[in-house]
Amino acid sequence: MRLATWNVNSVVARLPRLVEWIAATTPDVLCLQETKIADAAFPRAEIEALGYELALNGDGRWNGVAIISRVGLENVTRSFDREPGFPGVESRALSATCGGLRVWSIYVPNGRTLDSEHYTYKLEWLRALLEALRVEKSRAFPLVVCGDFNIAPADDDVWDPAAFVGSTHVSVPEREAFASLVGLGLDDIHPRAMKGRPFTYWDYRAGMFHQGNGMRIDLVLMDHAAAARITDAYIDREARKGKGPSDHAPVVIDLDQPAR
DNA sequence: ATGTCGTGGACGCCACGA
Repeated sequence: MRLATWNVNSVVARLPRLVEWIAATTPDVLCLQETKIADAAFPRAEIEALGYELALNGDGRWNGVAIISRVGLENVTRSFDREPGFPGVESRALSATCGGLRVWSIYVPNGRTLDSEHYTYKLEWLRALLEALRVEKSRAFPLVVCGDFNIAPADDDVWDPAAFVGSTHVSVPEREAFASLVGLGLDDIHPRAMKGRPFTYWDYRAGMFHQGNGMRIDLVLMDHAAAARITDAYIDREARKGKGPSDHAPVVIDLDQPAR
């Protein structure tokens, strides 16, 4: 079974590359973030033509998450219990049962700056997520949480820790919130890099990708039992290259678990 | 690092978010 997650930074802008990537990579389940489109406008037909079912949680210009699956898509849940909003609940979380796994696609608030109300919102959102996942962890299917966490869990997850002093994504409260998620009994899967360091995001500006100045913020958390069945995990940096890429690369996880 | 993208308004650039 092949599972993947990708912040596409607009599903419309990325559609040609997304379709090409799905056809070439053939994930069984793919979590998407920053689709930036209302559900009614989502390019469903292009994805269905590749043999996938879709679950969507998008409300327009910002945010937006999706799960596409060719191994079943059941018990779809948008948002989660007591999800905070800004001020209203945004399109940042979606879960479904696919091929015997309980799969979440999440887009954690960015936080902007440490003194921003968006940072407070980010921490509150992560606290609520922890409680929702605590419940979800106790259910029947192995849990997999995929998405853009907007957190670099360790200093190794940014190209230069000194450049991040005083920034979001690396602060102690954010890292503690992430550690609490792992503390539920999940593994932070570390995919291999195809080249260079195992980053998943490189800013469009200033030639950051070319210089290797990236971050590992697109993460996969997985039940120990499921993680034990991983045969390969990699970051597809090829998808960050060329014309019209997202600023994030997909993370791909292969499991020997048969879809059921 | 602040160098680029994405969106949508009412455009033909700007504001905003990342």
